Amino acid sequence: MVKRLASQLFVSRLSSYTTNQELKMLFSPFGLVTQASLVKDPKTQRPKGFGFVSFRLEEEAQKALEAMNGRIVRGRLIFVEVANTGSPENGDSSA
DNA sequence: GTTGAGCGTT
Repeated sequence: MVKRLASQLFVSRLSSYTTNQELKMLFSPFGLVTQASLVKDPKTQRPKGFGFVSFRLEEEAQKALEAMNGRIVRGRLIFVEVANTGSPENGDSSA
């Protein structure tokens, strides 16, 4: 098993006018963004204001995390965190 | 011009 940190980031408190492309544009200079997804309500189609950004390198993801966490995007403060889905944030080798 | 608090969808 390859020890893989969460290369996927959970971005919240985004402004409703921010798009997936916007996210990718914001996270691209911090690393190679392989995927950017904006989550919205499946019923009302209304933007939930949070999304996910996948990096190709976990170290880039963490760098972008601390770089963009608590940053101002489109005039609103956003939060960035490691995603909870799919990637086991298992950085623990046997100590 | 839609905020809050949150972990989606190919």
